[in-house]
Amino acid sequence: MTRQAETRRRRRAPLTRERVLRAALALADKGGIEALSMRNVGKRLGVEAMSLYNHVANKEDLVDGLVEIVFSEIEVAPPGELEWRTAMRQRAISVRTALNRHRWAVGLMEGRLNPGPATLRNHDSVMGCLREAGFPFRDAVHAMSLMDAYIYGFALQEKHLPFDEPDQVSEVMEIQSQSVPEMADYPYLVEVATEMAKAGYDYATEFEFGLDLLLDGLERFRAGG
Amino acid sequence: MTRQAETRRRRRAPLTRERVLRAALALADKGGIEALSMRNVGKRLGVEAMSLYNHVANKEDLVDGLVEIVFSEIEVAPPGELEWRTAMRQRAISVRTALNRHRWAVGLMEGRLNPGPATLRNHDSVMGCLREAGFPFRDAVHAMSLMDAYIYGFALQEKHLPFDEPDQVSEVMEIQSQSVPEMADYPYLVEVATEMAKAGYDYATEFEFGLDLLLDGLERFRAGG
DNA sequence: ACCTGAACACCGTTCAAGT
DNA sequence: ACCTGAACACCGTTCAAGT
Repeated sequence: MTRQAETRRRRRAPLTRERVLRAALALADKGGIEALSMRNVGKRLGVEAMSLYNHVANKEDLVDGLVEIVFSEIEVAPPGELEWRTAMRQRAISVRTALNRHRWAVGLMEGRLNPGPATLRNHDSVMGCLREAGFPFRDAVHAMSLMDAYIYGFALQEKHLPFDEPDQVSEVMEIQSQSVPEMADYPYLVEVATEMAKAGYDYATEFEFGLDLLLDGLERFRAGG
Repeated sequence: MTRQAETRRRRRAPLTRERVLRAALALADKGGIEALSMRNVGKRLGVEAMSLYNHVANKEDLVDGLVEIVFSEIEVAPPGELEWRTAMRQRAISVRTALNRHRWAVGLMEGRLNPGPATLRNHDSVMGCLREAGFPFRDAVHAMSLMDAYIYGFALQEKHLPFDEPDQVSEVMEIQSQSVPEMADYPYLVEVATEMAKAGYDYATEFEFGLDLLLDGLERFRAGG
């Protein structure tokens, strides 16, 4: 290919699946899932929405591609390098981190009908880690199901709860209280609101509390420890 | 009011918030969240979509109302009646049951900006149960966060996983395998697929395994037990 | 007081027509 | 081979007009 040809191409890089996915990812990260429309992705690429269908089967396929990118960002320790507990702990934290970077993905990671290689590799290596650590098959399935339920469920709470920073808690609590005039009917929620406003709320700590409780509980099911 | 007036009214019952919510609930239960449009709700009531706005502020408000109904279906034991563990276990199972009845609600239960009384009462009584059972404040918060993360995360998996009945596992696995020609690269997933096809997969058992592990773990944080 | 027709600014997707 | 204009069947929501 001549340099001229390269230059011409770069003036307006040709559409590819890769470029479509990158534009869609940026859009979703910035504006959330409701900003992710075919028309908006097109706009971001200087192209009409219909052009995208040359590189992506439909919107479902586009989201599949995005989820695959998120899975590719999750770190999984190479087999045998770490103790199962450390490896699972690191992976769980890595999933949470990735889902904080891509909040739109919460609720979309599981049950994709067309999982890509990063998705499959991730699941395979979790299962492999547990099996190699001595979990009997059924218990390894239990462990994986339990950890993923917790991780994704926690991410769901974190996505929805209205404050990002610990010190925003008190404002939010006040607004909520105003919209609920009968707050006195819920004494334990009042306690939560006032205590939270005082001491704040740290998601990372909260997440790791539950995570460690799970890992402690799972250890008992491991054979040959 | 005369009997005539009553009859006239019943010929085409007047729109109320209640009737709008009931129609919306039936629609969502039947066709999922994507069937739940203002226009479809209107259609079901023999009315134009715009009429709904006389009884519901907007779609957000409508969904708030639906979530409130789901919370009202969740059973919570009266305070002091049961041991904390039994009460929390029953409530968790009741949440899962309600979310199976209303799959569209998974992912929408948490973080509503306008929680209704059933929602608040539910949260208050969970917190109350834990506090009265002797959990220190911070640990009660941990416990509630942990349990809800697990419950909602499990419901998310259950919603997305493609089979309802244990004996549908093998078909689904086969289809999945066909769409992934390099399945041999994922030996542990192959194990899962073949074992599942043989022995099936029961969600209720799976859910209760994790639930009991959580409750066991939490017991340690309770004072005065 | 409640319902509606028309309108606005959006969706995903198809398809024939252009280059 | 790739891009697009026009079109179709949808969205949520507003508002003036009807009863």
